[in-house]
Amino acid sequence: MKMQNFKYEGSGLNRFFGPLEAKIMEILWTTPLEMTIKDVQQKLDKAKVINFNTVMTVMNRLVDKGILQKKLVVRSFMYKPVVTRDEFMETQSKELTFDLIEEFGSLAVTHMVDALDKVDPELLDKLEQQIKQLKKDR
Amino acid sequence: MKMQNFKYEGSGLNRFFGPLEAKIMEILWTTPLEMTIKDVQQKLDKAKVINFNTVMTVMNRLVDKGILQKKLVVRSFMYKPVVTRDEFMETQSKELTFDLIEEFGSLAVTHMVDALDKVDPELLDKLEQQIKQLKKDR
DNA sequence: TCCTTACACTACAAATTGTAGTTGGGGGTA
DNA sequence: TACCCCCAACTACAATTTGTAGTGTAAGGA
Repeated sequence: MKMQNFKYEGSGLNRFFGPLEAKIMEILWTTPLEMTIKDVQQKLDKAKVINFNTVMTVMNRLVDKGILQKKLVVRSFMYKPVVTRDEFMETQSKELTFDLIEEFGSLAVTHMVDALDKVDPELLDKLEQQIKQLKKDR
Repeated sequence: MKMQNFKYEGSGLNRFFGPLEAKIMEILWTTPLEMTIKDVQQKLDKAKVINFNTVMTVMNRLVDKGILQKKLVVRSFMYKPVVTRDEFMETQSKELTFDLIEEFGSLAVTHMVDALDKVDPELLDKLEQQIKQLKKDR
């Protein structure tokens, strides 16, 4: 269930998935229960109904990619994400952070402080604490 | 000349470009002069010669994307990157760092220290300095 | 005038993603 | 029992991206 890309465009799940895939994952991750294709289909934009087969195809591709799992229950399949949304975000942020540092090293560090300051200055303190913590632990 | 994706796979320019594109950019960026298609073609793997038209198509697509510029000189076009490799890396690292922080916030911060420690511990000091610097400036 | 050279145009394949039609099996209902 | 409906599987097609390469064409030199 290795992601391929981190997209520059979009936000949230759209960074990792296609638009329809993202909507589907959003639904699966904000519903505590396993869901059938029909369940998901009905939760998608009521304005523009999406064909049942379309939803099925996309969901089964997500299964193929190891992102969803399906289980036969009585007459229909129940789908649910293999990992929780938190686990997913955790994995992605870890992966990307490492890749970023590996790829850009000091260049990334240079922008890091700037980015933190602009997006959420409190994170600067958090980062500072973590550095101190690490140094103490050694 | 907006990049689309940052790929999890590969390294260096392969994170941003297809394999042939990456090789071509590598050549263009490590040669101080403007080059013709033929120049580039001859610098690509001598083992497996790549068709002139193939190189031309890919290079012209890079022009369309705003990554290369071409200029008619006498009878043939000269190609060169629109920005230097350093500028490119600078832009990408900035963009990605911001996106990472925007998207993951404190989650990214948590992994940051870990990543720096594993990849290049000296960057930890650098980061610490930069935080101090910023705080002083305000 | 003819040929070489280099560019333009066109096309195709594989992969990804969105879209949807057709088929078929299995179970419930008349 | 006969039939129908639901849902899953299979198939297909379009657009996009990237790699690949053939054909057409124009311009300059021999």
